[in-house]
Amino acid sequence: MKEYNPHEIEPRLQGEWAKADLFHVPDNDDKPKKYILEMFPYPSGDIHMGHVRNYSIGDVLARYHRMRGFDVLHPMGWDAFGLPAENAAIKHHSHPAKWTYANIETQKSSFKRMGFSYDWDRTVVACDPEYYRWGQWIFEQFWKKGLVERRNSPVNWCPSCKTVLANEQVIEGRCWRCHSEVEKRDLTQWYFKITDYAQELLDDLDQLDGWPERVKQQQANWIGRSEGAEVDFVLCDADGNAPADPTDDDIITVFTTRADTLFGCSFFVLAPEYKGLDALVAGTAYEQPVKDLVEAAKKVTAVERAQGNHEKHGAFTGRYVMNPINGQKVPVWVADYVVADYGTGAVMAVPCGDQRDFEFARKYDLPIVPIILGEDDPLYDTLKDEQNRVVTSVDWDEAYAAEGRLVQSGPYTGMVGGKHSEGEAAVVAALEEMGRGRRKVEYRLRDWLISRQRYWGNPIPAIHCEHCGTVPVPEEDLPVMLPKDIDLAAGETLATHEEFINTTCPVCGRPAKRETDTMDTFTCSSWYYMRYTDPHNDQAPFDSAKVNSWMPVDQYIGGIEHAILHLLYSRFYTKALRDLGLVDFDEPFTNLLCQGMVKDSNGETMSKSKGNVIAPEDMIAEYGADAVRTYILFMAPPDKDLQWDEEGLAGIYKFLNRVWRQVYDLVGAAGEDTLYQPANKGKEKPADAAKTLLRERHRVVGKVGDDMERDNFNTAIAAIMELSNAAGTFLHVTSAEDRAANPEWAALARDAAETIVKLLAPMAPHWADELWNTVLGHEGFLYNESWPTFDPEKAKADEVELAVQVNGKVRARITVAADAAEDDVRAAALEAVAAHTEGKQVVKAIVIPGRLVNIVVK
RNA sequence: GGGAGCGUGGCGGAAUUGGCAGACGCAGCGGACUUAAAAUCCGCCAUCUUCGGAUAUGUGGGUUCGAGUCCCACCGCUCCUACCA
Repeated sequence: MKEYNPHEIEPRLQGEWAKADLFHVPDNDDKPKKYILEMFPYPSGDIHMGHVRNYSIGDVLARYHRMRGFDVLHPMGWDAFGLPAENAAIKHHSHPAKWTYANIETQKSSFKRMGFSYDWDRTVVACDPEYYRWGQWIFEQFWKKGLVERRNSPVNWCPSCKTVLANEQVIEGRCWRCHSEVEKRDLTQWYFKITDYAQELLDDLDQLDGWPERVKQQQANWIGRSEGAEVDFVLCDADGNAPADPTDDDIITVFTTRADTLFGCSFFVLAPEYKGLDALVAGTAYEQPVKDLVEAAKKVTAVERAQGNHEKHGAFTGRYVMNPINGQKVPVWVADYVVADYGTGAVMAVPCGDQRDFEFARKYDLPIVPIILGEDDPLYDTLKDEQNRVVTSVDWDEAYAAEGRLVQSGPYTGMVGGKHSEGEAAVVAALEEMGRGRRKVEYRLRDWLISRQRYWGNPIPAIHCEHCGTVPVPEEDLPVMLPKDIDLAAGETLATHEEFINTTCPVCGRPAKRETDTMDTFTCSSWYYMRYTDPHNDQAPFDSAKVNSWMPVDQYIGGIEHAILHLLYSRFYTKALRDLGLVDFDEPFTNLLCQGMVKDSNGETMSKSKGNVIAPEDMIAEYGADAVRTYILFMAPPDKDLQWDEEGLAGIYKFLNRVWRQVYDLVGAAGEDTLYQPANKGKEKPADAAKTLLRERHRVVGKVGDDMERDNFNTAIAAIMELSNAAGTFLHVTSAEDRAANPEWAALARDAAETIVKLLAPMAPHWADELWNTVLGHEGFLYNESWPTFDPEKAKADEVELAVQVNGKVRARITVAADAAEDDVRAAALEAVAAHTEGKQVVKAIVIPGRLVNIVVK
């Protein structure tokens, strides 16, 4: 018998697979397709355990579906643009490309060492001009379609990364990458109008049955659809006189979901960044205090705001507006708790019903008019029929935000108030009638800010011409190449690179300047999965027929950290490309699996600073890639966090070893090395063990198939262990001679061996191929073999043990034929528990076939 | 503040539509083999027990013949998100 030696067989088989070009994927033909995709990695060094888990899951699915008879597309590439490469280049006085490509080579060899079945001919590297050329081309198609805008507005600026960030990249006020506090700046930047797709991105979440609920929920929350109304307030003087025929300049509009509370509006608040604020206070005594407030507000960081209990600050503008619903004059304040880029940047303040307004009113001694009350409120009886404003202060500690009855609210008094309430509908209808309001849907989703002030990214293909404005680079001139001669360590950037900047205008031919911003790296990852279907196309990003035949991705696997960012952007790209007529599907990823993290044995995240990182290469060196793959799938369900336990890994290594030897025994090739001396003491009869093995062989094939379809790799492996245990028992109670002499047993044993090897092939492919060739005597690789079939009839036991319960407590066990009639089972059960039912009345006996009988007595 | 999820032996976890809780594995304990150890093989392994049983899936209720699973309340933990009007 040959010893199991992963260190010898794994590299050898990897070589054989490569030589045979085993994982080459031609364009798919008439066979059904499966597109199995793992999120491509950022080449930041060698791979870590998180990668091993992610890609082991994908590889098992790819190999399984391949054996199941699908044409499987299983590609790999690199998300190769990004800031870490620039930082490394600065540190080492080198070029980002050097660091990036070196890391790609390292990771690629690690992937090969893991035995992953990628078609390396389809590799997509985001920083290759052959790829980013088409990223620029898509940008220009979006531009033509009106999905690109360049505008000046307040943006998030990361002082450490020295670039702007998209909204999605600011987490609790900090940069998603370096965790520095983000600042607000007014800058002219490039945007993708993802908000044009807000409603569809929300609606189509319903189609994504194969996505985790929490991911869909997070996206829905991020899109943040809110139904309400816009209400126009007209500027008026201190006596409450408003122009009879106000112009747009006289009107300030607010968005509200609670128009029902309009009678409780006792002041009005503008965001510090509100456009037109300067004009309102210019030349008045209020100008300086307002300016001071605006300056102070700029210093409040988003992180402080995120703490939640940040104290509100405001200043009176000296101006008033008229409440359209009751003609009352309301003072206009400016305050730092109103955000400029949601709604209109102005809010009507109703302190009795909104906690923020409440706190502000308390601080600045503004009226709190109770206009919505719970029926158990002490004020309710006094005010329930009061249409006029008679009470303008309350002794509450907080605002009343729940549903209630409207009071002091003119004709609406007595109506139910709340979100989407009767009162809200009535007030909006009245506003519409008077032309001072209209229904409005707001989204929290902002347009995607895609420009970055960094070198190592895809250049935005635009040219700024004094005469023609900002124009696209002609398609035939794409790609705009990143200049290679740049010294980042010396502080050079694209904006200082004269040779790059200076060009001619493609429209008028006069000297012009190139755009020096690059695109957000998330633009690269928004369509790479489409490029895999046609990676070498130099006429288009991809051929529509090819992309439509493989897409959408059947199973996408990656980290939950992309629940919003990458997955939302990819959905947007897909819809935009569809509307450009380039693809014919609506959603990119049919099924999504978010794998859990790999933690250390104490449940801590692995990190270099903690010094608790388990390096995949060390584990492979000790136990081999097959054991690492199988272990990482066995120890936890794929979507749960996994605590690394090296003893568990050693256990899987022993399991592979044990089954390795078992296969030799099952086919009668073990000879003197057999582990299974007959040991009949207290054992099953050989014939029973054979029967059990046959049943397990069929049951387990069915179970493993079901488990694979549901991503339950851990229970699939457990089931294979059960089959191996049944084979072990059979080997123990029979001798090699018995098995050789009995053709039925010999066939059973060989079938069991081949079945186990095939079932484990997706997890432990080198181990399986080696046994398949050398012990089982087959040519070729299991990647090309078909998955074992099973007979459900043979998976059934002919006798079953049932628990007999009396009033829900197990009192006896009976063994009956699997196909026994219900009446016979009931009779046998009653007899078995006669002692417990004596003297009592049997009310009924519930028979659950194959499970139990419950006898209810009084 | 808003949203989502999770609580099962010493540990990781299993229980597919409500049907024998603890599959499978790790650790531990005992045995075989060995001069010995490792490896390997076999067996035991929720808790208490007067050996009849009793108690057990975070806590307390409820629905049901039957609840880890469904409903309500509470406790604890994790993740996401946030002055979004």
